[in-house]
Amino acid sequence: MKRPTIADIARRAGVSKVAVSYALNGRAGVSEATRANIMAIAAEIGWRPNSAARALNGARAHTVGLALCRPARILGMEPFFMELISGIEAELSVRSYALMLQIVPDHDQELAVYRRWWGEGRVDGAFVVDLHFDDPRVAELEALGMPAVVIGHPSQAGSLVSVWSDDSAAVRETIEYLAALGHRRIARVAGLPRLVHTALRDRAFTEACERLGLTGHAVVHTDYTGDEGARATRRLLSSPDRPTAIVYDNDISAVAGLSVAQEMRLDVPRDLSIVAWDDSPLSQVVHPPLTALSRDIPAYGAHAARRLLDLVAGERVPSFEDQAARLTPRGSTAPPPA
Amino acid sequence: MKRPTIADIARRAGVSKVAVSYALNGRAGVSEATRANIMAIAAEIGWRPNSAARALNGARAHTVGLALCRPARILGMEPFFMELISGIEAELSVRSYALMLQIVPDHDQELAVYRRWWGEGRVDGAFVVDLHFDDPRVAELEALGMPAVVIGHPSQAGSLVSVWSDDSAAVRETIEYLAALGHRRIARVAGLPRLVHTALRDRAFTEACERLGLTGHAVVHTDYTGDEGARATRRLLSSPDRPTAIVYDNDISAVAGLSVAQEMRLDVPRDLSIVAWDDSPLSQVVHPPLTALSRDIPAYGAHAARRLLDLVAGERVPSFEDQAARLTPRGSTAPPPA
DNA sequence: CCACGGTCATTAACCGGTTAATTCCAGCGA
DNA sequence: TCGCTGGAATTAACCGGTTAATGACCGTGG
Repeated sequence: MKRPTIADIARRAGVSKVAVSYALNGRAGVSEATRANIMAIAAEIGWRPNSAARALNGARAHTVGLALCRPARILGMEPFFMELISGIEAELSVRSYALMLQIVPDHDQELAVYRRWWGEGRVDGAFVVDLHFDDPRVAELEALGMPAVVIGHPSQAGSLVSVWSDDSAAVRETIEYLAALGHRRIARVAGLPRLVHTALRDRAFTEACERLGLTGHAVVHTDYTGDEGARATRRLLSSPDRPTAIVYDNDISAVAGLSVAQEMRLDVPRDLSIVAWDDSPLSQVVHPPLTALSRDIPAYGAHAARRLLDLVAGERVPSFEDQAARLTPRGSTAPPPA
Repeated sequence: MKRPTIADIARRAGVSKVAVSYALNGRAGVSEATRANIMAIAAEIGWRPNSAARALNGARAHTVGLALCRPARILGMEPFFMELISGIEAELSVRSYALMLQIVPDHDQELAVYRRWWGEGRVDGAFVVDLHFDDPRVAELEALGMPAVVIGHPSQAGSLVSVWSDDSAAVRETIEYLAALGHRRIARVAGLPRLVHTALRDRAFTEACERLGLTGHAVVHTDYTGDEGARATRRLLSSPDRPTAIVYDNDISAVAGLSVAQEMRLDVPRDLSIVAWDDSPLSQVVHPPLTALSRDIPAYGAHAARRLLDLVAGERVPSFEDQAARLTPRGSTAPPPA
């Protein structure tokens, strides 16, 4: 009941282990007749290469890692990561690479996991997500020498390769659209302030508002949950000069905001316009369907995976800028009330 | 820049490789002084055991696998899997196990992945989800001899260990609650009909309705997407004797159904009651918040992980019945219109 | 003083592959 | 007939650890 090894094949074929190794790897050094015979026996007894034995000879582990540092409850709600992972998978699977996944409580643990994976030879490289400012992970990973691809803005990625998209452009497009509709007071319900992409969006938002001469723009930070999105919305809508449009950093808080508006007897989009970041089935399913900033997240993940595999293969890989999110107008945006 | 090995440590400590191995594994055969010295050197040069070399000696891979066979777009919307995975992770991480994840297009590929992982010694065991009737995976996995835990009903799990919860009880509780409110015409918008749990819920639904003498119960199957959930709802609500309550198999279709009802100028819960399966932030965020069948999905995953690790450790493991989903009434259910 | 038992450490062999170096032998031309 | 070439196969060594078997050294009790 033991797994068959090349020694078993060698015995049955009446040749040496080495001949079997050459034959199975398509290398020169065996006659075609012997090769065919060996292949037939291998197939018959269901031989598989032992990946541990191969890895011992310096071969790649054929696995890359992803450590996610977010509470489980938030991960469950965010379609983003699941879509990202499925995109990564799609690219990995064509090259027969596997994905090692671990959810960690904090960045120290995350680094420990990367160090362990790399030190033990379990992965050939890894992804880094949710970059924040002065992120200690960047320097540590550079020191480790492990191939790594940052999924996020290159400005904080140090010498690591990054795959990113221009959020600022998407923010500008959104604000210009809302301004063109006639909105003057626009608010932004943002995500975690320490994340780089949140700060970049914040700045782009403020700059766009000021450039267009919009008064009273406000930014409220949340932790991406529906609860905090709802609270932020309630606060914004309770102020005397409440905004006529709110831009949310993810879909769950946008939906929560929509709910709050309706609970406060405001009609969307007549009294309040709503824009969600990251389109998802959820945005389209509520009533009215949400105007959203949509992007192809699985493709984003696939791009990152491709870069990482190239990096593992020893190629020089430049950072890659993916398409910016595109504004997809739906029923939740309209001119402000007169 | 190479990784340090025990040979390096042995050289620096002036002892043999074996002494180092014994020392680092806390085994007898070395003096405390030598052991301390070896440990210090190991820590200093940052030694990590090469997992491939250990695996070669019959040690465990310290990794378990999960192959998911669902389209990426559906996975992205379903909080279920992400929560399940985070629960699995929580249990794995305390025993320093990693999770190997792969998304596959069909069950043949899924089996191929399991066979490869097992044959190559990459995993010590695996989870099986989304069981369907006469599932070929069960027999194949039994034949493989790989430790496996089915996350789903034991009736179709063959000799494999299963972790499951009694969906029938939850269905009965729901129908009895709706009947007590006065509903006579209840419909069910179900998931994929070939999945075991869908069929079990279908049967429990039909039986409960008949036992309570409810007329005109209907079941419509969908693929869990919001689109199909909306279409099914539209169809149900357009029929002459339309239902006064609809029970959905997941939250995304329930939200879609809610949207359709509102678009058809029906008030929820006055004109129509809605119940969602699997509570999520989404259910609570819409307006009105949805009455839902909630369960602790991360705990469910953790239970499965614990069983799998016990199985890997060679213990005899019985199947485990987790808590059934509990009905959590919210604003989307009320007595039917008079 | 010798046999015995217990530490502490060593050598040898192994896990399942890969790779370099070597041997064997047939075929060929000079 | 000799020497050379090249294909086909072999042996030996190695990757980084583990385990079994063996040996050296110490103190102790008869």
